[in-house]
Amino acid sequence: MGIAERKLEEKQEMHKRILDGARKIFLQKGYDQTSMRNIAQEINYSPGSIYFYFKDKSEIFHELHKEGFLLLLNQLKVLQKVRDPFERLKASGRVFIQFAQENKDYYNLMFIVDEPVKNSLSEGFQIAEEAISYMQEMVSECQQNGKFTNMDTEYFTFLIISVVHGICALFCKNRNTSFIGKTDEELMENGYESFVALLEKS
Amino acid sequence: MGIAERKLEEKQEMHKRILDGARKIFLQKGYDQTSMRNIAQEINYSPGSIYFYFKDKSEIFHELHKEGFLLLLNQLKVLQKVRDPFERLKASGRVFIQFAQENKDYYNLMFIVDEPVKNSLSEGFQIAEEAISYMQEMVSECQQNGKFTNMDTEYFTFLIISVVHGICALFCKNRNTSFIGKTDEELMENGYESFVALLEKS
DNA sequence: TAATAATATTGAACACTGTTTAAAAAAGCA
DNA sequence: TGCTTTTTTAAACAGTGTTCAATATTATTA
Repeated sequence: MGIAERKLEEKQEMHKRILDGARKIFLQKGYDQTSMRNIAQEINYSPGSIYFYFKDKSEIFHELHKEGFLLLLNQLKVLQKVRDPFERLKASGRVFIQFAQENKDYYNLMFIVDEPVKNSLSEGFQIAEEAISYMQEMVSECQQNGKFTNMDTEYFTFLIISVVHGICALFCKNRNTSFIGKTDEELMENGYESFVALLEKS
Repeated sequence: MGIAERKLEEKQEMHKRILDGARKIFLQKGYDQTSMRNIAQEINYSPGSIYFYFKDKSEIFHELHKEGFLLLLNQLKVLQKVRDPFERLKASGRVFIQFAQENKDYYNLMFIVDEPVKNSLSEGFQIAEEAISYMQEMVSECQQNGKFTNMDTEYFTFLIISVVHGICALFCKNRNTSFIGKTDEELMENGYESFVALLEKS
């Protein structure tokens, strides 16, 4: 069955080739400014043929969306070795912010662009839910260690996510230019440390 | 000169009529799904004629963008009577969140959609900058009253804006469905109160 | 090897988009 | 009334996502 195998490989190669071209354009121009004809041109292909490998434009987007989540989760994974849950929690925020800084376009694709993410059953959302439970578990552990007692676990988790996302979302939309004299990175990192200071006093 | 006057009025009326139609579609479908032909059809007009009153689609968007800011600032204005800066600060966040809840589409247009807001000199940004200085002033007052001493004013202001925006942005993108058993409103309000609790302990 | 069947690719077509523009209509003025 | 300015329109242009019949390529079978 050598040929069937090769066929499959060729199909996967084409799949990857399209995805590579799409990634380049998507991360360069964003969702709307990326067209099927653009992608096709990038890899010297015909626009119609892409539909042989992907249902539609949104399916390509989804694969990149998922790619971004895997990248982020991979970077968070190294924090598993941090024993103290509060230290791990604080570090998670820093890693998250760093991810947004280094992967602005992915971050946009993952958390801000909403074109085709409407179906809540998509894989991206599943991963997102897992991430949230992970966060909630971490907060819960902190509470068992005597931190954030008198706080509702769920609401407090939501707050932490909001803080970090808020910091990153403003950055990704270039909305922090109004703070003059400070770079985006300074704002984000020190803004987050202000929050950490609040947590530490709690 | 009665006719010139009437002419001007007629022009303003047409301007308003287009804007009304555009508002309906924009807030219904968002930026990308709104087309000039859609707007024209809504008010029984020809697509091309819109360009007699607006430079392009983005200019229509900008007027609505500004509209949203004026609406928000109007709601914040009632808090001027609150003397204590810390109380005013806390209430501002609540008003902001409430605005996002009640005007989800405006919020999207104002803070999330980024199509034509690229030029930082737009009126929307000017208003945004004013809002930020206003916030910073409030934080500064709090510090003079002995709150948030040992915090950098600018970074701390950035944090507060991030918190509130983060809460609202997640809501506007329907990203909080992952917290089951709690309504969006509960999450937002109680999440914010968790933050207030942190502030109060500081 | 030749004929047939399955797979992969293409370019044209469809209905849509924002925007421009020449022509036509309407209104104001002499 | 004729003339000019303002307003409106439909058609056109170049772009979009997507579909599809025709074609080319490859694999299987006789």
